[in-house]
Amino acid sequence: MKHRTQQRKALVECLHEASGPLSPAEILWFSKEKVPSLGIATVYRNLKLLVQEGAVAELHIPGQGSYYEPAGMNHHHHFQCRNCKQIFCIEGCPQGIKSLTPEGFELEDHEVFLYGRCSECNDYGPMF
Amino acid sequence: MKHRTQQRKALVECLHEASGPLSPAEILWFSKEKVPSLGIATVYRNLKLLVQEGAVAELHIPGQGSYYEPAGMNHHHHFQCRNCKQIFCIEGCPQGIKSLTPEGFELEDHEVFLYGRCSECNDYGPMF
DNA sequence: ATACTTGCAAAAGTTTTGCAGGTTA
DNA sequence: TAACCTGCAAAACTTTTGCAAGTAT
Repeated sequence: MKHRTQQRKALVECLHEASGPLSPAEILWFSKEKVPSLGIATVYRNLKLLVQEGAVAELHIPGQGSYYEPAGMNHHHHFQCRNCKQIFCIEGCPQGIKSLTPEGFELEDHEVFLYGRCSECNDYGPMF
Repeated sequence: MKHRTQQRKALVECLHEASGPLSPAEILWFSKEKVPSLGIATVYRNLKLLVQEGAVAELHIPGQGSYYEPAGMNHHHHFQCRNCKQIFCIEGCPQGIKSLTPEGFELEDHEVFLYGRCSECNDYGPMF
């Protein structure tokens, strides 16, 4: 049987408190506030475990490795600001994805990723 | 001024001959047939350079790092078979992507990635 | 007490960099 | 010749693993 360790609880809390998906390094950083002894290996081990259990969803940010968010959110996609690099969850889903699937292929899943500028960075212009 | 080295030419040829996007390791493997002395560092350096120049497009395969394909292809997306792991280019683009963009955000670009089973793997069932 | 977990350090995998020597224009 | 490139080996990262010690049930 699985144990409810402080480390595991801290990771899950962090993901729930975050405003968007987090990288393993970010998760370590934030979780250390709750469990200062936490090591990166434990972060990776628990993320893998939580993803297998279905408690956490893994998200692949193009060019930046894996990010994680709590599972069970409504189906959604992501937007990354090219200026501040922040990742936002966006509602909805484009139409006609199924019809892109080639003849004889079977569609199981999809990911959509948008890039651009968030409203803050639009307001204030480039920071560099 | 940039030099037209055999190594650089070999990389570009490989990408054009390939049936889909290639990883750096695959590019090394295929390019070595043309320039046996080729090293992986040169592959990475040239890919970066070619992407900057706009001659090659970088593609982020979720969970598998960067892949590369010749630039200048029509706008398209990709489908990966979960059984044989092969990546296919697919035509077309879902509608309504622009309307997903949140208020005040500016959309510059997007990637769509489909997962499922290709027709070959559908025909013959799982290989394991 | 037992099974499960952790942190550390080492290992493995991937991408980048420094440099002496080689190539292109 | 001058500018640019290459291959090698070392360095920098990221992710995984082995293990002795610690924690949850």
